[in-house]
Amino acid sequence: MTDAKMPRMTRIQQKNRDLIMDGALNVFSANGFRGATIDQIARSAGLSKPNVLYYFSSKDDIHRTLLTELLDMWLAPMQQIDPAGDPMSEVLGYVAAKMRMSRDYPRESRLFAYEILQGAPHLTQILGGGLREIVDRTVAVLQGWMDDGRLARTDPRHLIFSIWSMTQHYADFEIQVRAVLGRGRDPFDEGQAFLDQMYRKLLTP
Amino acid sequence: MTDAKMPRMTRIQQKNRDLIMDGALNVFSANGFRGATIDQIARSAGLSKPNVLYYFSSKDDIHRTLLTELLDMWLAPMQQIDPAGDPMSEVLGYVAAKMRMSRDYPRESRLFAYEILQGAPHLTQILGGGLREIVDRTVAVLQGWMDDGRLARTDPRHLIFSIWSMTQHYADFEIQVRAVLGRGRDPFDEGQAFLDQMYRKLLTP
DNA sequence: TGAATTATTGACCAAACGGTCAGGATCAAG
DNA sequence: CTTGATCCTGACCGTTTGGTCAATAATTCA
Repeated sequence: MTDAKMPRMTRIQQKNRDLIMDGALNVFSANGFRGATIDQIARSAGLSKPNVLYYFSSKDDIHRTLLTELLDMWLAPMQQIDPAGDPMSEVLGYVAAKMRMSRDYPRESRLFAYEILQGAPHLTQILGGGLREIVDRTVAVLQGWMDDGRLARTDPRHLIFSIWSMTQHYADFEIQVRAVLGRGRDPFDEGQAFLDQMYRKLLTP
Repeated sequence: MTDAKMPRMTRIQQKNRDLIMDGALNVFSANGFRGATIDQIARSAGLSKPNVLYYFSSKDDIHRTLLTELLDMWLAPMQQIDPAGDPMSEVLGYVAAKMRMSRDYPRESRLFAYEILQGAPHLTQILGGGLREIVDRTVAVLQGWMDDGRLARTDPRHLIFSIWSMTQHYADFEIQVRAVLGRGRDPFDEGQAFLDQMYRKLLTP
């Protein structure tokens, strides 16, 4: 149950694949796909370039594998919204979770930002398929809460867009945020407080 | 007053520089700096590569010139907030203006998005200098309105971040937005309505 | 231990790319 | 028309980059 493919992957494979994924995350999230080189990834992973290509068949392969491996983790917070919970707590909890992800996993946020900006050449199936279903399920929950009068009415899909854009903004555009705020301030703490106030006002029936 | 440098720029120079800037905007906004090639820019402009390099000394030069030429236009809406106007109308007008920019100038939005994601290597001076002053001026206006009880209290800087992130989200991540919404819907119209409602609730004293 | 499998690397290749340059075409002005 | 300045291009160069490969090292397991 923990790992069905254990016999198919040696310890060395496991370790080096992990190293490569981490190095690739460093480089891709900092430079985008075209701006990243296999050499940089190899260096960041502490391996040689041919050795990296021993584990992955191409730069494209590394990128695609990285995206698919991280996608579930990236979408997890939305799936943890509990239809049986208190509406306001659930939404604010989701916002807080996304904000924590921006603070703790900015590399992942930028990785996906680059990919979507680019036109999502490696995510088209997921965009049109899985993602939409996940969103639709959450939309149904939100709509139910609004129909029951437990949340103020608003467009659930655009509500989700607003949460995505504002929370990820603090990771993707962190440089700009810090430049505007100046030193000695914590963008994430302040942003969290702002978003809490904002969504409370918007969603209180 | 209209153009002090007219004798310094022939008609051919004027026309070709414009063509190159437009081609560069196409290519940079679609692929980012590293993903763009001078050949692509030349093709998009309808010129040969050496001819492009006759007008600009390097790819970097093209990029830097493009950014500086567009920056003023990009920041203009914020500077048009009228301190003497009605607070709510001014803020909602700014939001609507930013939303119109996302719809009408998505290339510019993506160009800046790439640049900030990258760490703003060509905009560091502007980020630390001009931008901060412009924001500070707007913050002072907003703060004054809040102090006068004409707007509900909230952090003005994070309010600005929220406007930037949500409006630009519809341009930068348009593919994702359309994938989630499905066909036959207008993301910009709907987004505009959502933001109007949201900021009205947030800012009504 | 020894054979077989797995892991690693230096050297190399072809394509793509940023940029140069000598020379020719075009244009403006007298 | 002539002349000088501006404009344009094919051919070329050095570097970077994605990817290959033959040879070697390390590991596994009977």
